[in-house]
Amino acid sequence: MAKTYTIGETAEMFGVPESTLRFYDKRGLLPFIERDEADRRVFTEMQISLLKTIQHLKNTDMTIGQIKQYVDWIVEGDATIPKRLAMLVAHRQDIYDQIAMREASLDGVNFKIARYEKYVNEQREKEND
Amino acid sequence: MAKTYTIGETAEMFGVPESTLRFYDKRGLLPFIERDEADRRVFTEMQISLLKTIQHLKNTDMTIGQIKQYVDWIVEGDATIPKRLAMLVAHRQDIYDQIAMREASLDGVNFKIARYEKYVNEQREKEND
DNA sequence: ATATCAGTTAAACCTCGGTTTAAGTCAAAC
DNA sequence: GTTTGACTTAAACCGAGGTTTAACTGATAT
Repeated sequence: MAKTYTIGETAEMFGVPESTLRFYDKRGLLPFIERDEADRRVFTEMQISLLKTIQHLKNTDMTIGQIKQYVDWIVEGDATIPKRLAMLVAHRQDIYDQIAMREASLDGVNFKIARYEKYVNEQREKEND
Repeated sequence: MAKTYTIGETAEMFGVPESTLRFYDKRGLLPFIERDEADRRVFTEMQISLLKTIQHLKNTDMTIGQIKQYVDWIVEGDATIPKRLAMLVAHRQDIYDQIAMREASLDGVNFKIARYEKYVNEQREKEND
């Protein structure tokens, strides 16, 4: 018997409200999810693993729509592996771009910080006259 | 006479629609902006420079509301420099966190890519039997 | 047996960050 | 003098990504 999780346990595990998991399910991000006798969602390792992937994709600004495409391809089976591979390779480039943009903007912010620090230090010196 | 720019020129310069610049103005992100005789916005180096800062902050997911706070402090004068400095230092940490999260998720994506590449290569080998 | 707790649904609601629309003004070109 | 082009406004609209609400079900504890 593989371990399973309730929606509450899963939500806590991922640090999201249960409503978010229900929203993802409604949007088709959690295929193959089963229900118990009382119609409650049963999260298996498969869902947990998929949710981890979904979090990586979300953390890197992939839209729900694109994630759904990826999940739909998983549902279609191994024949879509080349498509999934191409999607992830393209997305990896997006991630590189996101990081590069942030590093560039970080430089701009650091420049401002340096100017403000200089000003603050000069004011402090004047006071200590 | 310092060079000035129309909203159209400024929009093109920053690669955004004019409506975005009007929207920023309405939200208070462009203080000190003047108008010509025909009530058209006149963008000076001051606005251009502020827009560059705004772009850095937006590129690193600072909200319009926070950016407005920063701009309001600029309007208030040099007395708010310590507050601005503190805000930017806190924001710099946010940027570090954003980059770190993306690098972690990049690892996850790369792991998936490696698995898919392995699969694709194995399938290719089978075909070449 | 009844209260509590964890789950269920559909639908309404919300915020954010713009974008679009409609109607108008003004300067320059023809 | 009228058309064209670039600008102006207020207000309506939009898509993304959830969140909240209301009403309900079913299992467990007292």
